[in-house]
Amino acid sequence: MSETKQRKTYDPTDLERRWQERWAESGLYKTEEDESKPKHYALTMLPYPSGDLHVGHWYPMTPSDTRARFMRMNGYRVFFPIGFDAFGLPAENAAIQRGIQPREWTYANIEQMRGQLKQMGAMFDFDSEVVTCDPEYYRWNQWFFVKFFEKGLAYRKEAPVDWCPKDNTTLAREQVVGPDRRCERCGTPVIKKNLPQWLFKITDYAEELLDFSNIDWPERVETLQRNWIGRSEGTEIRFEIEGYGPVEVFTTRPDTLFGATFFVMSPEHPAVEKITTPEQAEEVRAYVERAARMSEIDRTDVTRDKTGVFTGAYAINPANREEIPVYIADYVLMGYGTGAIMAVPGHDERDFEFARKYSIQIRTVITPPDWDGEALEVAYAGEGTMINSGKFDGTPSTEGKERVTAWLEERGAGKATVTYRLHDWLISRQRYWGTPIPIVYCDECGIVPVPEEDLPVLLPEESEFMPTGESPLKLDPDFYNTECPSCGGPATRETDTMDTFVDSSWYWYRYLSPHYDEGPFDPERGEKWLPVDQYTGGIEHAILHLLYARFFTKVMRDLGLVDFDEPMTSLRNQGNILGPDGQKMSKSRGNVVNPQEYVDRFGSDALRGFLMFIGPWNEGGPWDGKGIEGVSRWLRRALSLVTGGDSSGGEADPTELERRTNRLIKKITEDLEAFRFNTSIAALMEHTNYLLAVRGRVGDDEWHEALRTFVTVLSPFAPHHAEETWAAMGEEYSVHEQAWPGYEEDLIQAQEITLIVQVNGKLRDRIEAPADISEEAARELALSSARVRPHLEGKELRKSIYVPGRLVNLVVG
RNA sequence: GCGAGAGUGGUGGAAUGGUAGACACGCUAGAUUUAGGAUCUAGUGCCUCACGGCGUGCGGGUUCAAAUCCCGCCUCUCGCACCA
Repeated sequence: MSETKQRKTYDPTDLERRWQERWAESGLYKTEEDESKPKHYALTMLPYPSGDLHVGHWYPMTPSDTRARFMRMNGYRVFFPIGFDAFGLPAENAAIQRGIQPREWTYANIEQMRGQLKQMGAMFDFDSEVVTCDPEYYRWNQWFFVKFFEKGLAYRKEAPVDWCPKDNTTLAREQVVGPDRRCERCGTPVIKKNLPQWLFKITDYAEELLDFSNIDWPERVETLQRNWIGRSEGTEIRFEIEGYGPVEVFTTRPDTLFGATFFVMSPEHPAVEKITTPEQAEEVRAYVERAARMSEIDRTDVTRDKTGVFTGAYAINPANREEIPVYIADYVLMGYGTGAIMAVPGHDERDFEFARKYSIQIRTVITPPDWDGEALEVAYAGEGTMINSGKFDGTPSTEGKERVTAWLEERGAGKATVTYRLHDWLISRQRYWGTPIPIVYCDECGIVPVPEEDLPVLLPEESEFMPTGESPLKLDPDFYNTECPSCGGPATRETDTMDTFVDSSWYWYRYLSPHYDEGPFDPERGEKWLPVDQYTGGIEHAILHLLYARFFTKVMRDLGLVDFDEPMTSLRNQGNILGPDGQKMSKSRGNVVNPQEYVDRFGSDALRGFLMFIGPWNEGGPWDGKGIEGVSRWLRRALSLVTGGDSSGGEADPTELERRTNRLIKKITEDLEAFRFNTSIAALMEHTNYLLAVRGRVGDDEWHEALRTFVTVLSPFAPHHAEETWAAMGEEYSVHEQAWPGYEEDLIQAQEITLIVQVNGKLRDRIEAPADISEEAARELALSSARVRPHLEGKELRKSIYVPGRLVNLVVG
């Protein structure tokens, strides 16, 4: 076939459509259930049905597909499902704009995206698809809620919550981002509001969530989660406040207790009002009000001057019975520790600054190295020897921590304790488009969970969903008014819905049996497939979704639903695919790349290949529309290995063909094991170039065998083009049912090598030599090189270094 | 401020102690074509006519040999941030 004809007949979209139809007809990607094979549950994060699939979906999903295909070819039965994370704010916002129901918008998008997902040519098992806004799915969100409630893991509390004034909803702490505390979704500064809220008691699992020893997750994710959980070991110390009672503080430095010269409470501390003396009341009230009004931006500005107000009260330092003044100051946060601190200005920077400003005594109780005995000019937060600390004088501060704590424990004035930064997970949302919380409020019976057999509590089909700050469901009397499941009397329903992160905390269990109605998943299916072997998705979910996912699995274990501790054995994150300008893709920047136009022009294999080729997968990078053309050219050339003409020249070396084929298998195998897609594609391109150069110059059998192997290892990357080439070779359908080829290390070794000759470490010559050349022979060869000799002139050969099969370095001087 | 990651041609990147720049994009020249933003061939780190020299953010060190290891610094990205 001539190049001209080949060019004209190349139509990647037609080629790909043909094979997608054939795959669907033949059920090629139906999940393998043969239990004689080892299982591999490959999971990619499920998309939100925002309308169209964008490159931000292709980037994580198609390499994950390549990896899943690789595992399948390696003899695993692979489960690779997909679904839609379909509840949430964007549906409401879009619905408000268009005047339609969120449900309508969502399902239309799902329909659209399902078709686009199929265009990827991935081996997704669409039979297990899950849509989280289906009652069939969210019924089990509610079931979990009830189970959590029964176990005391779901509780209701009046609490100041982070509130987004634009989206009119509560946010989880994790959804508030940045130093100026903005809404993760819309960027609006968040405010505080008091509401009764439902929370999940994730803090019960804080300690266990710190243990990553049995999972292979990126260190970065572990670190993020560890920092988020924020475990801190210290001592809780009880200070008596005169005329009030005991108030506890938390400190990691009990060894500095004798240096506590004042005491600070957060302005929100419940004791503040009661301890304030009448003389100070006015000033204190003004400060508390100012703190409450102050925006979070100002409140958390680290560079701001410390401010505070004396309450008139005094606390007794339990170590030395000293009376110390009690202040309130906004640098002490109600949300961490006990909301009160013992202030040790000598050894804490913040306390130092405060003490300087309000002329409070600064006492040195830990000696800095080479201390001259003079008053400290800056706080010394390091370790040293305890002084001015009564019977502990002379004790190293490192030992002092334990000894002071033990001493306090003996006297009932304190105890060793652990504090976490992690807070319970606030799941209530005052929105329509989410899972209704299955709780009924009865005047007689109080808080009553909806019985299991009455689930699901259906989200009303047609509702007023405009955000008013109130839960929209409160405006729907048919929903709101109900009877108490316990006494049958009139009652009202909880009208808040759940955070959508609840939906995504267990969805991979539902994939196993999406229509099972006796539990969240069929335990038999679980036995066969759980846990997830390989999870892939964005690093941005490091602390939200991935922490909740682990939490849910641990609760499920304690409910007896599963017998393992971690949901996903291995996790890999891809980086972000950026716009052509190197900025994050966003509609407002106008740099969003629509994959459809590239699929239409170059086909899905080219887009897949380009996204894998662009750079290391875990790093992401900017989109380059030109770059995809190179990948498209390569695919066309790969196809022409079968359909094109021969290259010119004499006989090619068949051993070289074998050697390079084995080397390719090894390279791709190792790269795919390690998620290095970019270097795989480079190796495939290089090999294609080589094959084109020797086509028609080796024996037919050898050529055919080499081509078979090439197409086989190509198939996970470019499934359509590999299938087309395979068919053109006259091979039996389908290349995707081939076993992954093995390789022989011996065959990779070349007979001839290029011996590198260096003089004093500088490259001077390259000489062809047998691979097994001896050190002596290699040295002789090097010394006799015409390019090397001038560099040896008049110098003495001190020694020579020989790296077998690689190089000789002559050291002269 | 703390923590993590990164810095290599015009561009994306490759090489984790042993030939720096694989593989691509782009560019240059040529071939083919009515034409092309198609395809093919050759070239392409910088300086130099050449011999050769220089070259992986900067400065030092270890080594026969450093992009790679060590020390100090600079820059960028991300995360956390008054966490007691």
